[in-house]
Amino acid sequence: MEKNMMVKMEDTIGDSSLSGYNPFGNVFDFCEVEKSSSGIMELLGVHDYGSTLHFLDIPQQRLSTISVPKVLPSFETVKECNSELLNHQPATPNSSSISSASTIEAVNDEQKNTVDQAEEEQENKIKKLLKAKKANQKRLREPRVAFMTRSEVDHLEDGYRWRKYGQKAVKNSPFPRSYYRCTSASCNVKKHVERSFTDPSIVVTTYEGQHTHLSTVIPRSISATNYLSQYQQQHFQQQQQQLLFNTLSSLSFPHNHSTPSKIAFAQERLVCNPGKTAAFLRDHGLLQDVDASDMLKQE
DNA sequence: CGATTTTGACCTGCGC
DNA sequence: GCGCAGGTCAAAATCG
Repeated sequence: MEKNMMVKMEDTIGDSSLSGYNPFGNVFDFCEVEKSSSGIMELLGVHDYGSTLHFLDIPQQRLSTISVPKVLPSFETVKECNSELLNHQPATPNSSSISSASTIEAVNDEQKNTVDQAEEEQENKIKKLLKAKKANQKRLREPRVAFMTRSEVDHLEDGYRWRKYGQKAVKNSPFPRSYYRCTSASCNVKKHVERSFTDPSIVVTTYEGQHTHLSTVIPRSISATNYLSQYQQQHFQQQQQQLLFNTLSSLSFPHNHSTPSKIAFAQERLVCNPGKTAAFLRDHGLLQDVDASDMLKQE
């Protein structure tokens, strides 16, 4: 797929990669989603997240979301196997082998040995069953979404707090991969971050799971762009304008605005009020909350 | 002193 | 079964 071409999400069913802008005008350097553990190839794998697509908003260096229609049924739950294991009863020691013991002690010893043996056998049986169960029950894995972002900073701000829990060397790469877990209790979202070995200026961030809470970090304001890399600063204004332009082209307008007039409106807005449009974007935060009619009201 | 990072050991899945 | 690579754990170290 040609880089930087305009891409609509719904046009990419079956693709495993995506480059360009989504319908909301956010830049994807690259996006890749694995098959879900159910084996169903999904539209960008995002339906595991309910009806939300997560993406990295490069101009603001944070993770954002947009809503997408839910088109697939929910996943099958893993079949509970080995009911035998669940209904397992301890072995009974009073077997028929005890018949003519000479002393009570001897009987007790024999009983003890039999019990030990039976328990050991049961233990082995349970171990085998557990192993079989584990083998049958393929580990359910959340679908993953990967982003490639040109950045000098390895760990990109995305609105959540993360705790590093591991680091591994990556085969054929001089750069290690770092593993992070969301610090929020009961939230099992993970991500790993590594630098591309083909282009060290690119950071690959892979997210896995769905946050069970709201963002805990206050998003960086636009005035704090000095935090961003030089590359991003250079392209910030351009991206911001593209962002607004595409947003206006995609979102709902009042009925008295036809498609050509939407674009004309956006262009006029960008040319005449660049500062105001920046303020609008800043104030509205996530794009999913943006409604073009709000902009019109602000006129 | 609690939170976070580091790092070696261990676990797991997969291909041969 | 074995080896390899990715992923996770957990104790120790470091940081604020």
